[in-house]
Amino acid sequence: MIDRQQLRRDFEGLQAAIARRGSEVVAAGSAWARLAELDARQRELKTESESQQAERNRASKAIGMKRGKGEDASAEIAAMGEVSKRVKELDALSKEAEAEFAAALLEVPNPLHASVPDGASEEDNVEISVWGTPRSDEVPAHWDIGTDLGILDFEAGATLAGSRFTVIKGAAARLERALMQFMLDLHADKHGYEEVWVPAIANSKTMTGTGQLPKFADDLYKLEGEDQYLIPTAEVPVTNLYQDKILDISELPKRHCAYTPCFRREAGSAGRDERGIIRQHQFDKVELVHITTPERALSDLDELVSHAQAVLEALELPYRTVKLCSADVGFSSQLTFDLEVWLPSQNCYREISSCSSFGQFQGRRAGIRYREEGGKPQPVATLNGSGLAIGRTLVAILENYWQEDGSVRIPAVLQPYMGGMQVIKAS
RNA sequence: GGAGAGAUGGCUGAGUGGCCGAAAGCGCGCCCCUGCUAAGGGUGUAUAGGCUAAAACCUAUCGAGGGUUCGAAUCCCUCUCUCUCCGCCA
Repeated sequence: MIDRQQLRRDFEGLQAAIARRGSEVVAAGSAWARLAELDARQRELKTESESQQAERNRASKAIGMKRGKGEDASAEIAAMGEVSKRVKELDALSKEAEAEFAAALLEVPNPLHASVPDGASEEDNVEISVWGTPRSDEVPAHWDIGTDLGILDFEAGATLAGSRFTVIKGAAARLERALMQFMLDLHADKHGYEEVWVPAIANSKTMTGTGQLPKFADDLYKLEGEDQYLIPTAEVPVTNLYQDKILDISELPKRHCAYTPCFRREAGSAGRDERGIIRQHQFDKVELVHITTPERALSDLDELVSHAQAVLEALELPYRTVKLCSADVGFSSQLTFDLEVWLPSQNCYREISSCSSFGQFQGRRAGIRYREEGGKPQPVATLNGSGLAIGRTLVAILENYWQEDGSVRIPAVLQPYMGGMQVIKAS
């Protein structure tokens, strides 16, 4: 969420940064367009309400003192009835205005960082670097490789749950587990992250803290009759570990890695990636989360990206790094780099990690603050990135390590996690 | 699921209707004294908002939301969470 003081100080500047996402974001009637007026109205009502409350407090105190001395205060008490009534009315109005403003504020996206390139769609994302050499021979799609090897069972997934669910079997199931362990070990042991294990369910406050709510409720699975949702990413519970906390600056930066399952309704993506396991309602992911200071946000983002890249490099999977353009940066993010892995069957790079800096946007929403020596608390900066999405990593391995005889080699770094297995062959 | 207890500032913990934003202690900051190995004295120390050049000041916050009252940390209702016991359960 944006800074309320800044809203008053630099309305034009903020508007320009937000409008880069698309003119509809600041169009007439949008939350942004209503914000300044709601802010002014709220303060006006609040000021009026507060002056009445001050009046009431003064009079009450006087009554108390008279009573204390044993004097009669019935005249003052009678006069107070009217004031109290007004206080209640004004307070109700003020609270209503406050709620309206707060609701609008939550709908406004993060202003983009100046370095985000302009663009109209993901086509305009900018390639930053390329690593590895993509194989150029004909490779079957991972769903065929997996089916032939008997390690991916799409029918079983559909039977058990529905479309976009898959049963992973045998060596692939173990590979899923191996990837999880390998990634966590890498980040915890080599990159200095503290591993956490968190709930895969979060309440609405937590979902609001990182920006999934209120705008993107349609993308989430909600538990019936509960104020709870299945998490779409570990970002939600891990970042919110510190919600409403004031951290000492000496505790920053905090860096956590976490494995969680992720659940997404994929509303609006009907028809996209229907086949295979690239776009599932449930998938596994190892996530990296940084809680840091605003000054460090951008340099920390570079580090975070390098940590995600390290996974792909260790697995020897060709990939490229792109900087998302203004049209593609997510609601809560100010700046995002995607890592895209090479999928030979599709002859293109596909997203496997998304690393973002949120600036103080989430820190403000979630009430995560830090205090400098002698200073006032201020919102932390948050970052996160996939390190990596495990299902898609599995896809990348199946395709990039596929061999003419239909078997799939196991990347060297994973073999210890696979009980020494080197190749997945049809049984 | 049943029964009971509880939720107060960074922490511990007082406070059952009015000079209580809240005693005391701990911790921490600053100052002083002292100097012989760790102690004494003083003082300050919540968050948010409003108004300010800045203060002063004003308002709110004692788990959350409602209510009673001239006035609520304190009384009433609802909810959430924590703890203990019982039941059930991986």
